[in-house]
Amino acid sequence: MKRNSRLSLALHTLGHMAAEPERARTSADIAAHAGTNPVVVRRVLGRLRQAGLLTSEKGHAGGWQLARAPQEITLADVYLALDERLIATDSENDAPNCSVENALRRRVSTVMQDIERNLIERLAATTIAEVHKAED
Amino acid sequence: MKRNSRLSLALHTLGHMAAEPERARTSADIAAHAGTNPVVVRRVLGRLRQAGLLTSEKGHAGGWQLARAPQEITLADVYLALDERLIATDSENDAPNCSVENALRRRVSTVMQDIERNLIERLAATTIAEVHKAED
DNA sequence: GAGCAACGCAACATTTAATGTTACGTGATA
DNA sequence: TATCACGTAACATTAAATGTTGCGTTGCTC
Repeated sequence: MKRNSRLSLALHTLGHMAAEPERARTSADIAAHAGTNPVVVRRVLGRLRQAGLLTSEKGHAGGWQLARAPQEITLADVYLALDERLIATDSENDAPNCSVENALRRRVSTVMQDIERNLIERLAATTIAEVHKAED
Repeated sequence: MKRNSRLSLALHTLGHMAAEPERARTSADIAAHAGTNPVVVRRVLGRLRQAGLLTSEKGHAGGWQLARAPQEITLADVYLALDERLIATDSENDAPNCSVENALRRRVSTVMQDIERNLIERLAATTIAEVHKAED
């Protein structure tokens, strides 16, 4: 599997689930489809469960299912659930004694926060129900 | 030095250069100030030289200097020179046979391209001449 | 309740990209 | 000509993500 693929894996899986919401899927099935490992799938989907997007059941007929209607899960929900950010929050040296460094951080982080907000707004405009449809 | 710090290193260095454009700085000086290694500095600044933002001179009084006035170098110039992008261009499997995957790529990459364009516009609004000033 | 299927999770291994380091060549200048 | 600084290649180190193994827990089915 390729790098930083948690978002890809999550969206891909939810996209398929949106097509057949009633069907429960095991992490082994999902892993086989995505070309990865069941434990990795549980790790990623576990975050979506914590965020209330998925449910998981143990036992014989267990597996993963959407926790609500696919029309009510947006790409932004998934993005936020995985807690990925465009930039690191940069909390190492809160007050570097270099004025250039300070000025740069202020300006750049302002821009990045705006951009991230913009990204989330854009992602919120698409639900996973729209993703499994072939038409654009 | 911390990770993915090429942009930080580049902006920081150019910010200082903007304050004293006439002064040439050696990679050793810059590395000491930034807490990293001279070779790393040359690697990063070498990209800025290729992009026409810096000049470097060998020999006794050699070192690095801005290739043009600091008012004419924007943060976007630096960002683009380093060839960093928000997302990988994802050119592995150009046509995956999974329709969900295809639909996702179309939508997500459209959004990301817009966001990236937006980011570059925002960065282009600030020059490195504005960064070394203490006032906001 | 025995057995099995599935998740939950911890511990460790592997991979990969970035960064750091060493070494040596080249050009410029005192 | 001795020295300083960049240019670059080769290799080492680090850190984050991903992959793997093992085992416990839960719930179903027989």
